[in-house]
Amino acid sequence: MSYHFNDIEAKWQKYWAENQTFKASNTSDKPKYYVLDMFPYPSGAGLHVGHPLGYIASDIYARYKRHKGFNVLHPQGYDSFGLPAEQYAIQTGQHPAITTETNIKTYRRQLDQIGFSFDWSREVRTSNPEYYKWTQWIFIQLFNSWYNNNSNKAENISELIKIFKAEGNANINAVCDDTVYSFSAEDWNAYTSEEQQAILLQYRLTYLAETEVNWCPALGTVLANDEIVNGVSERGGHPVIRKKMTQWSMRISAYAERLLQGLETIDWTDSLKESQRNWIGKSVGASVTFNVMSSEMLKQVQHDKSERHSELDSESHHTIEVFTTRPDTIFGASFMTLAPEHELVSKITTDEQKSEVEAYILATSKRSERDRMADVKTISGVFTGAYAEHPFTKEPIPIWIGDYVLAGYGTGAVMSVPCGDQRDYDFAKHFNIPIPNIFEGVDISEEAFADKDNTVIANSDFLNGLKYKKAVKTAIYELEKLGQGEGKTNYRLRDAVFSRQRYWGEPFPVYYVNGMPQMIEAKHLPIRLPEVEKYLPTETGEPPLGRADVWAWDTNTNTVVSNSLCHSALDAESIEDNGIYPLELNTMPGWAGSSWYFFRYMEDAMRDEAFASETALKYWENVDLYIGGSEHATGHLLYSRFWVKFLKDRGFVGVEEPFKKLINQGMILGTSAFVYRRITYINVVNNGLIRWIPVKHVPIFKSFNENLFTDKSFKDEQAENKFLNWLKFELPPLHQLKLKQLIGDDLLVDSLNSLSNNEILDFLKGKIEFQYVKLHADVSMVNSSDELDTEDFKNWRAEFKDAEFIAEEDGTFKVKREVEKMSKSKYNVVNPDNICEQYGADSLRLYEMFLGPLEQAKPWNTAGITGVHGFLKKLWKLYVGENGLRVNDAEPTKDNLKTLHKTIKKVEDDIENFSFNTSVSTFMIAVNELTAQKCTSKAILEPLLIVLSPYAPHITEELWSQLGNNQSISTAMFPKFEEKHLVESSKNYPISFNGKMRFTLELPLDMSKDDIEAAVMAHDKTKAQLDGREPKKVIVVPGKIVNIVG
RNA sequence: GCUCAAGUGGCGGAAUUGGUAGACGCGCUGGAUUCAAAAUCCAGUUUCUUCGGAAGUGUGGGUUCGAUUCCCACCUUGAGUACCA
Repeated sequence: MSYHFNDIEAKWQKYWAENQTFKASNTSDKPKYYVLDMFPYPSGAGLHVGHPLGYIASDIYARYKRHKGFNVLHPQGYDSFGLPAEQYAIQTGQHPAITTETNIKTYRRQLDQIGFSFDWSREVRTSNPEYYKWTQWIFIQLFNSWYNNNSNKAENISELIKIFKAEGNANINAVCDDTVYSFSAEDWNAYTSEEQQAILLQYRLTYLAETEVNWCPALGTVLANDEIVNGVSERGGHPVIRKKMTQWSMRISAYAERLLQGLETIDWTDSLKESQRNWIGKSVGASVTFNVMSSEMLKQVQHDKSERHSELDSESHHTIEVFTTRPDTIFGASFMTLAPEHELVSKITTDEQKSEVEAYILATSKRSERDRMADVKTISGVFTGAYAEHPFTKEPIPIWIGDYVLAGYGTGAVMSVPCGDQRDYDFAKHFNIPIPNIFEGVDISEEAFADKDNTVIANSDFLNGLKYKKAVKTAIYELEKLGQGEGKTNYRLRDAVFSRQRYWGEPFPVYYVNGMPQMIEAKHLPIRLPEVEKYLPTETGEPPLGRADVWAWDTNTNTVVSNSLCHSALDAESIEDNGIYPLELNTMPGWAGSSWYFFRYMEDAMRDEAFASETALKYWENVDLYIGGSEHATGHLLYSRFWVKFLKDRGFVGVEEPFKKLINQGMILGTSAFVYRRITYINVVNNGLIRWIPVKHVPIFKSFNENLFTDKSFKDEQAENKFLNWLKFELPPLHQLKLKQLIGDDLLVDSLNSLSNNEILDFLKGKIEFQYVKLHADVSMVNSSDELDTEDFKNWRAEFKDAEFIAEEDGTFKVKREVEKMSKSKYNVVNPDNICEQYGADSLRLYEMFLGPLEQAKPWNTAGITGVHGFLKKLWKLYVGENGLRVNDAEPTKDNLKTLHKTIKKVEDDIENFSFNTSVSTFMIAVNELTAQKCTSKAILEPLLIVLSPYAPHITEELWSQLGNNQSISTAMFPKFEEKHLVESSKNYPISFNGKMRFTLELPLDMSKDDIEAAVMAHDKTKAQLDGREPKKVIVVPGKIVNIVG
């Protein structure tokens, strides 16, 4: 009876599904534990071996926790809204829902064959109306909320309206738009409904605003900052431009401080917390207001400094607000710089400087964001001709514009302190602006001095002699006295744009009356995606939903009705308002559905009275362990935290953070195979130009070895002769048409035209050069010794059908191996289906864990799987012999018990520490030892199965049942570790000389220090090592080591 | 540039409080079995060596009886981030 893994695995997967073995209960005496994977986007390509890595780890942990007596929730689902299905729909007309359904089927089959212990009864799909109904509901709650800075939480907007009615907004301390102005209760009550709605939008946690967005013309949509990589779209690499659009935004900035503080309370890796901190980007400093000086003031300064007054001409009075983290260096400010886009630039620029400034603004606006970022070294800027007044010295300081100041950060203006900031320093040097030194005893002749800790301020009036912290405090105090500044904290975190011009996403539950957004009542949700003919934006540039015919809201019947009935579509002037209004055409972004799905899983019966019932939310609280990729560090993981904090504020959930512990699994890399193709060139000088002309002919590939040229071209007489012969015999007679096909260079062909065949060959002699270029070969065509199956390769692509191969001397054709990201385009993906078929799911699971530490990136090499597969066979043989089960009731030996208990201890520790790779080694050692001990004792072999079952659930379940158990092994309790089986009576002491181990010596553990020393000193090998020398010192650590110095 | 992580045999990696470096597996070498192959089993496998030993965890220094582990400087690689005032 051998190990038939295919049968065993199919049998138990069926059993688990039929018996709902892993269905979690929402009522239990056991403590709860919630293990979650980041749910996948079901892409058409299916899974490769890199995808299940995190799922295997979480599954091991979930199964382990069940053995440890926890009520475990381990669900799975699909993030099924997304761009690829939409792109596919645009190309083929296929409805994205159909593509998505097909892909999910494939995913499910692939996941099932790996034997995960998911509770599929709780599956969620973000694109299901029953699910996105609640995404829409959360959106409505955000719309109906504002952020009260006094209570430091989100509150119902109705409270705000009450206050407005009673006392206006004078006492409101809210997170809101910068543009709000103050009004009294009387004002408020006199406003029209539209005016009131417009004001409220400035306070709501989701709001409509004209925002500059990242518009991707190729994708026809707006992208979030984290969807852009190096200035191009993350998907497809298309260029992105800045564009103003009216968009829904999320006031995530209200939560900046809490998102930052909350990091202290959760168990995430430092690097992940660090990226969130960077993303939030808190900086503490001051906001300072500078007065722009009028020409009269300037004249006054020049005439008589002492009699100068700060009487400001109200007509031309402008102020510039800047943010600085170094208010202590304010006396070092020798100029100011505005971003070219700053609104004040046009107002303050003098006539003399106007043309120069305008030219500069035009030039920078033409440069893309990407160019600006790439080109950091070039210093550019223009003087506006205007001056600002220094708040303390009252001296005029010139105002410049420069593109090193970004419009999008802070106020888009800086006070430039060249002695303390390298960018200001470089700018000042470049334009010959003075660089006053305000640091005591610091040389600034070469570069700026930015160190805070060792700073003592000088040449700064009342700040002289003060250290950094004190100076900052004093400067802020003095600024406040002048009314020209205050302490301020700035965050990099921007409000998140929430609209997408796409079809395949959640529709907004929003319609518009007189241009103002209205929420549809929750009881009428979900608002389902309408049918459209095409999935592209409309000709007029509206989102795809603009193509829907039935996409208007009837407030009389509370249903979606035909657009043609819409009040605005009819002759609105002459017809009375009929209560039918246009619906929102944008859809929600990908992160909407994924920001709360972990709560939906908590619901056991998928009730519809709430996004999850109160009892379910109370029971499961939040995710205890979350495993997924680090690519979500600043997107999904930040937005989820934001939504959870919001839901907490409004009393819908009881937790402040969604994910208590988070682990990022590392990427599994592919081992790409490269073949080297020989390119033939004709190297001619024509009209004084050196021309490299690639010749088109049969592809030639060369086996890879160490001596292969790869970087530059080379001459090879033999190969050249071969090529010329080929030219002579394969293609006679040479004439222009043939030459053109072959060479494709008109100039050269023309010059050869008048020559005979032999003359052409003579001409080409000595001008033929070669170069090797590498290209990917599919890894499935390569064996474990890096040999390419050349027949497969020829059949791979039509262009290689007649390819020639230059093999090694032994006839093999080798490829070069390189480790890269696993991807379809690199032809290095390994499909788990094949692995499961050939080695089984248990082997796959063990091998993925065995590869290395979970969080580390590591290359996949299928050849290595034989190791763990051999282990499973060996395990099988330990339990099952030729004539059936060999397990009996034999009394376990001391060695048996020692092996078992050392394994229990190690595996337990490993799982708790997520060190899954080392447990696999431990299992191998245990089986090797028990096999050597010829162990047949059930008392040992039965508990061993439980310890192994989280890793290899199928084989252990089978053997468990063969041992006569009729309950699933997943219900068994983890065996208890007993220290007594590991207690030793003696120790094999390493004997070191000057720290180097030279030999070992077996001594009883209860031996005293002195006796150990005596025993070691008396040993022959000690005498040999010392070679007659007298040791200076002997260190004896009982139970550990002996070290002899001298 | 900044932040973080990491550097150990031919390869993946182990060494969990500073205490026997290279566990476990792959690959490779030799052997057994076989008509042969696969599979399986046994032995060996860091380097050098005068076969006694000696050196050795990116480089250089330090702390220590003792350092892959702690400290300092540097080099390399990977990831993230970027004119953030």
